[in-house]
Amino acid sequence: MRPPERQEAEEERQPATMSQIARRLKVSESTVSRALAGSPLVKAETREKVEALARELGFSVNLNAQRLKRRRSQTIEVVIPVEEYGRQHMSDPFFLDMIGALADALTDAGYDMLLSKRTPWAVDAEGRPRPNPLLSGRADGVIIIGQGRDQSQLRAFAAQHRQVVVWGDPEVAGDYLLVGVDNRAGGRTATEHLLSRSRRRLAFLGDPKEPEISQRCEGYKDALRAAGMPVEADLIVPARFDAVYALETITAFLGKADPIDGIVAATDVIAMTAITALQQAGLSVPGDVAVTGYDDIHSARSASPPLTTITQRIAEGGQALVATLLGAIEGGPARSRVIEPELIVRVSSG
Amino acid sequence: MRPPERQEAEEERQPATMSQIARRLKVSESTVSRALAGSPLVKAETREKVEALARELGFSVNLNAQRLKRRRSQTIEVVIPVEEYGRQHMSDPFFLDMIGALADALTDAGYDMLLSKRTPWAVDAEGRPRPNPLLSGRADGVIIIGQGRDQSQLRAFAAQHRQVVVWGDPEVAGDYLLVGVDNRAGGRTATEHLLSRSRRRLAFLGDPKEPEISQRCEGYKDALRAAGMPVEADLIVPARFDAVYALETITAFLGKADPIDGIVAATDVIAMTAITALQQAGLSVPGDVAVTGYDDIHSARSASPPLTTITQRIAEGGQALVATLLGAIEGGPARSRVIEPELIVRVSSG
DNA sequence: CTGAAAGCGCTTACAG
DNA sequence: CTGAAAGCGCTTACAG
Repeated sequence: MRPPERQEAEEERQPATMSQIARRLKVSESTVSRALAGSPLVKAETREKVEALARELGFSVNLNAQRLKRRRSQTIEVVIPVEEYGRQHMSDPFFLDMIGALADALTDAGYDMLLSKRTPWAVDAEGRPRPNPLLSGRADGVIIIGQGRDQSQLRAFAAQHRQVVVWGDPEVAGDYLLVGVDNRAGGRTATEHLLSRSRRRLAFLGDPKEPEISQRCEGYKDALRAAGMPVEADLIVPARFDAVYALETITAFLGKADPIDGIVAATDVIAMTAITALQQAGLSVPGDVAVTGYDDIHSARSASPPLTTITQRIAEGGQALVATLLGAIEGGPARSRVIEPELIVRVSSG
Repeated sequence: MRPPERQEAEEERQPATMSQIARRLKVSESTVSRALAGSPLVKAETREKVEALARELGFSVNLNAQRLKRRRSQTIEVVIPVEEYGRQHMSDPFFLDMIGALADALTDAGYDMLLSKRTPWAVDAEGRPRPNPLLSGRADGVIIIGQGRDQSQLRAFAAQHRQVVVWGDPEVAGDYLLVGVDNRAGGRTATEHLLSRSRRRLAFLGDPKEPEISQRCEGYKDALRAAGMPVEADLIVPARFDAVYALETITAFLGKADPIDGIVAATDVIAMTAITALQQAGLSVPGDVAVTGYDDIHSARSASPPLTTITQRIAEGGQALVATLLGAIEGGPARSRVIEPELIVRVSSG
């Protein structure tokens, strides 16, 4: 048998606790707790002694105890339900921009960010639901990116909990807090822009099964109708989010369809993929075909050619999601928020 | 004054607890706890009664209490220290691919994933350190993506804690667990590939201040020297990670330098940006200039032209990071792991 | 300004 | 197979 000292050294080192600090300083745990929390109740001299020893011992407050007692996790769960998105494998840079914006906003507000690819109502392999993030104290609120194809579960979940905010389309929304852009207006704006550049035969690339894409597609149809032009079903191509798959679809479409001179793409990634397909087919952008994207992801401006797009103001959207959610958590009158889409004209549209 | 019922309805609804279930079923809390944990100790009939009532009440176990008691958070903190990366604003899709891979691996292993842009040793606005994720029970382990320019703090932190794994370069690594590719070999492979395609004047694009990039650049030099060719300092261009900034740098370089016929880019994003700059300058890829990237991000294969690149096997890397970390947490003999880089030949290199 | 006490909601060794 | 008891590490109303 080894000597106990050796054994202890091999064990997990136990972190220091408030009670240890209290004992060594001959004060109560209450005082240590108050001192470390910066309570004005404790004498400056006492606080300094406590802080000094805490630093010396490398003390970190036990967050699980603190959260249990305070009934607050100071954590927000951000859900990117990729299963819902036609298995796009989360590859769209839109998500990265959104994650970055949310991380910044949450950090500034003093919250930790939990990232999940599963919805709170998802069941695990054995068909059991995961612990509800809100009821289990895992998170104080949930941000869900995207409404998904089937909204019934989202609606049911949001009906149970006030601390839920969704990024999605205002028109499609149910009775839950939502931040998002008017996708129909954005789709219409993009289409009108191409029409104003004298493009006459416009395809829409994007899968209308997704609610947000569907709205963008409605905007495309609105603009065509307003211009007195026909809406041709053949020109609506259900390209997937994922560039690798979209490329096949678009290439096939270009081979089959009568020549087009404009493309309204449902996302920037689809737009860039379409440009690749066009160039491979020997067509120039914007010479032969003008292209608009949607999202204004970070790389849109350094694309080749730089992409005309509808900005979703992702940074602003992330801030609004956090502000709305924190409002709901504080119990205040949290309000949904519609962000206006805006056309950013670059080179790809001529 | 309102009647108390109304008041209660306005209050936050308190989640059900094990003690409530126990009381209603006239069993002990211990039994409820065991039943819900699926302990073989409890009689099937009892377990079913408990499970039924738990379901009826919408019971979710209080994770803060559970974690406090078990001294396990079942959570891993993933750190993407963007401040370190020359302020690249986390815009490189490499991060999204890595985040996705880590999320999958952690979910499969039953862990939650906390995402942070701040290192564990970062201080807040007031200069106070955040609670240490490991000592505070916030996380059972930390995964840090990238070694950063200044490794001293990383080394100090890792020296204090076994439950830390870093994604980075094996050559540069200190005494900590690491998963990463041999960047020098990768840089050399890419360069040799262009030389084998009869390219003779090759530029390297990427900022060697970053340790991983520096190694890729060493590989570039190795290959040139091995081919008996000169290493020209002017052909090493410290392009930033961020495409928007990189574009300026690269365009300026193309305007100044003697003609080149090949580019070894330090990342896929830099490669795609270089292609944009080349095309804007009226040069064709790969006709006039052959280009290789690095990372094999998701969009490399649908780029225009599809990008020849060095794959980092990001999905495999994410799994290895998680496997290594969980090994360290279990206390087993966790081992660092080197992933072999591999050349993926597509169109951009001719 | 400080302390004693209660309690947040679990888990688990111990006893039966 | 079940229960009583202790305790994880905090916070905070209450009393002084």
